[in-house]
Amino acid sequence: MFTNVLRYLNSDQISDLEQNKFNVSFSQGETIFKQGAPMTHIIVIDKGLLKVYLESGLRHSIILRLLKSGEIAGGPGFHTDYRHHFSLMALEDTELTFIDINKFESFILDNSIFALEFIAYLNKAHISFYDKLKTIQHKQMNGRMAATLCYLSDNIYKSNNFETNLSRQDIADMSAMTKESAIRILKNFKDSGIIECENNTFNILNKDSLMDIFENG
Amino acid sequence: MFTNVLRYLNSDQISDLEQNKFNVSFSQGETIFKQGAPMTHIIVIDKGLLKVYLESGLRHSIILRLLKSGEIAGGPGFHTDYRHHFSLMALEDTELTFIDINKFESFILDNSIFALEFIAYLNKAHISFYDKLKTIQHKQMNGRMAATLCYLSDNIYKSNNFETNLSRQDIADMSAMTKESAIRILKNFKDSGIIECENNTFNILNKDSLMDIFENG
DNA sequence: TTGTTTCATTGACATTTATCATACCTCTAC
DNA sequence: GTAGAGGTATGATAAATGTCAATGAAACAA
Repeated sequence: MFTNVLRYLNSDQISDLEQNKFNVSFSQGETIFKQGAPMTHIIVIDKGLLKVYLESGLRHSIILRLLKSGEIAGGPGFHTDYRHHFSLMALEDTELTFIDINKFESFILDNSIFALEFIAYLNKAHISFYDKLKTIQHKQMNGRMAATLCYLSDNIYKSNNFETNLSRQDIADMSAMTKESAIRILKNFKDSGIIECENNTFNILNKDSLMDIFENG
Repeated sequence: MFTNVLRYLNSDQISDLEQNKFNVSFSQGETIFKQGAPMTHIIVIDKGLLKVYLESGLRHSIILRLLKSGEIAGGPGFHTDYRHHFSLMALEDTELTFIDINKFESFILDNSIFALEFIAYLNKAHISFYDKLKTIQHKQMNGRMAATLCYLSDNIYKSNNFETNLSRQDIADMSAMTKESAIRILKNFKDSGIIECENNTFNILNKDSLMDIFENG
């Protein structure tokens, strides 16, 4: 039934969850929660695509990752300060399941297999963040943009040809640069024949070359 | 007895741990484990100071944090790929307790309070990590160096006047810049009367000013 | 002693990246 | 239609930061 860590819940817990969860729809562009707000629920993505991003000051935000159907939006506020440490916004029309955080906590206390697997889920996210940190700090703009395009094609859209609701600003925020720089680099990739991009449609023509740019510069 | 998350173990588990743990000493500069190596133990720092750092390619490394007495070095390889995702090196002569990873996993499976508190421990690390990402991406060099000096004085040495084994390269790796830039900025801070620094001795003369540079500069 | 190594320092310079200004679309509202 | 808003695109310029080279200082071995 569940494709995520919730599949480790036992049958009692699943029926408990069925009775207590509730579902909410969001339209493209709507904010699910804001960084700093109290954390009252764990969220499961049933349908759609969302961006997880850090806000700091008046400047740009940092897009940490995208969440798609089947994934969970918890957050490090769980059992610490019970606040959200990132903001969550729908990139497409989205359907979500909200699980009360006390309920979620009781699942962990009553089911140690689930607890262990939830730890593994957190650790996997942590591994990705280490990779992101390495990319941001050690790669230049071309490499960072290549990383973003590979992430989108490999992890999100699972195709070399995809249409996206991400704006140029979003793509810049994923790649740790300004939108002007992002636009320039996309144009370079286009002129080099590595990608085609027209408005919101991207087509990766030469994935090997893109991978090479990601690896080596 | 324990000042960290291990205090949530029950008495049976603590006596089990006492019989199965083992202690190892490391000298300054010695590596405890390397990124990529198999993860066989969880490590508790009994005494000393260590640096947790990411290695990527031939270039600089990234120092994620320092670990001091009472803290735990787990890592996101736990219950995922059982590999280390960062390297760990002693900055001072250090005494460590090694806990077998299977034993640690059984503690989680047998004690859900411990599991929940371990999740909280991971989440707190995750929150710091978000802060680090924001600092690296949105602050310029002065701000990043101020952050490092505040971290050292507030979290590690708990004094405005401290002696450290960190090299200039280490301080640069904590601040996401080259060692030349780190040296230049330290000199600027020195010339501005914000700090004194002579070899390995640092004295923060104007903490308010340093905080201001961290916030706004 | 001398040579060697490692780290710290400094300056000149090059590169990377952001900022600013402007123009051009494509919507939508009126 | 037309004006405004928001996103996209492009060029000129400035700022931030890294690279390279050279020197000095301290530690240490032969």
